[in-house]
Amino acid sequence: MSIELDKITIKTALTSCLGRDFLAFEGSEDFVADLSAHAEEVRVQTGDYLFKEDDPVKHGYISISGSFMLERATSEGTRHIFAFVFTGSLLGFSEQHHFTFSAKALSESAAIKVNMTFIEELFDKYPEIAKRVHNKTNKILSMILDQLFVLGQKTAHQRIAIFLLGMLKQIGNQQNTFLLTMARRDVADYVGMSIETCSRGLSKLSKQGIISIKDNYIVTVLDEERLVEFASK
Amino acid sequence: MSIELDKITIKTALTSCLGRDFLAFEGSEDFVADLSAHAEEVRVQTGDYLFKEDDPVKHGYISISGSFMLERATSEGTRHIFAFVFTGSLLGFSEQHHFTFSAKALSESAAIKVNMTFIEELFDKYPEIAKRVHNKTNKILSMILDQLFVLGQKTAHQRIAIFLLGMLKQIGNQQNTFLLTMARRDVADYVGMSIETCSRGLSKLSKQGIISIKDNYIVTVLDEERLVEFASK
DNA sequence: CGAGCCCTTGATGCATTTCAACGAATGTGG
DNA sequence: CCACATTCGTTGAAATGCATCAAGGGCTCG
Repeated sequence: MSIELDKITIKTALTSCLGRDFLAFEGSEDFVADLSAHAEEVRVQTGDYLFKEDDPVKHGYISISGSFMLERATSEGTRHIFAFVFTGSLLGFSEQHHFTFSAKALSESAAIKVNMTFIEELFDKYPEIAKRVHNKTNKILSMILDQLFVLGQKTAHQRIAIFLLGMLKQIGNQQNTFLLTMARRDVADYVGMSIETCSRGLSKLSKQGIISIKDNYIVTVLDEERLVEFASK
Repeated sequence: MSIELDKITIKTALTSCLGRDFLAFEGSEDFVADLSAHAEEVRVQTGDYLFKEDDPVKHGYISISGSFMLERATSEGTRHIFAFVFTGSLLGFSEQHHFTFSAKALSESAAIKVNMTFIEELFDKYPEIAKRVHNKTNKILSMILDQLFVLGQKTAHQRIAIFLLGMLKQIGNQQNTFLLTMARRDVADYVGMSIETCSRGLSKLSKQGIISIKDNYIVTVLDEERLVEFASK
């Protein structure tokens, strides 16, 4: 059971979790050695689960490639999607006994898997790491607050526009085209509306020339300014 | 600048944040002395703010009495309420530069106020405390996820029922009557609907004999089972 | 007593869900 | 290689739910 810390995907993920200089604090070499010896890389096929709701939390995970969606089932058989996560997100690092949501792979994905009791040991041994993970947790909390805010907004079109702006932000400033890795149904369950309303919202944005959609999943934002405007009314 | 750790309100709040035995770990006496020397008790009148959105984060807060609501303004002049917090919640403990929401007192309230740089020092000096705060953060995260889930639900009645069940859970298993400290408008902004819809929802539950409301703010849950049912359809 | 605030209730119009139909893309078995 | 079934996205029409507008009652405070 070990991982290769030289892999670029793993380095990128850890940098995102622990900060750019996570290899440079005092004692970091020991930490790296410890981690690579005790962590394990798991691969998940499209549509399969990294873990499921109500599973006991035996491991923490760090996503290193592909993408996952975090979902919770409702009592009526529908579901809600909390988040789409990409590289470098922490999953299950809380001290809860059971997961309160599932992580489903949207594409062929991979994650690092670390035993929870070992994580505790790492935190005790390397307070610097505990601190950085704590920071990351706070960032995640802040992202979830933003999403909470979005869902509090009343109109559906607004929420779709904000969703698209979020995707844009995630890929960085350079590009304005991105691939939606998730199905319409997933987007709808994320922003809290029916598939049809979601589809209509996207169509409307298309017709107005604010975005263009190719092959159902390739979205180009043509007029970000108007999209922002659309998001706030 | 100091607080009296003997005060029952403060003890209760700290117990909620740091765990029942926070006075019993190794070095805890020093920690308690440090904290009480550097913390400050602040009182906030009903309707006043403990801190406001966009304020620089100079201090962290722990609520010790009364209740606060955490709100964020929207671009259209409306607002969204993230949470109602009672005793023992951490506020502003993240490493963000500015608050992304305001904390408004719903009743005469109080909080402990600690300088952020001093908090950092405390964390470095007492890893055990850092760990416990981290745990508490994870719990808060989990609560926010639950709220996210609620807002993802489509019907208004559902959300109101879930809100009431949340209030019930908060006061413990013993009672089935509680005082709503917040106005209808606040509840509405919390569950994401208009005041009128909120009012109608409560009326409907009343008429069906599932709850009863006295003097507008005193709610008694008469039939929890049917309330749960109501919440899931 | 009157002013102001909050909650409730009714009426109306709009937004969204639901039901239904269709085309495109994909996969299956003959 | 071709019917056929299946899945997914889109669009239309109808029904429903919610926001908005408007009015009235209860309460508090001056």
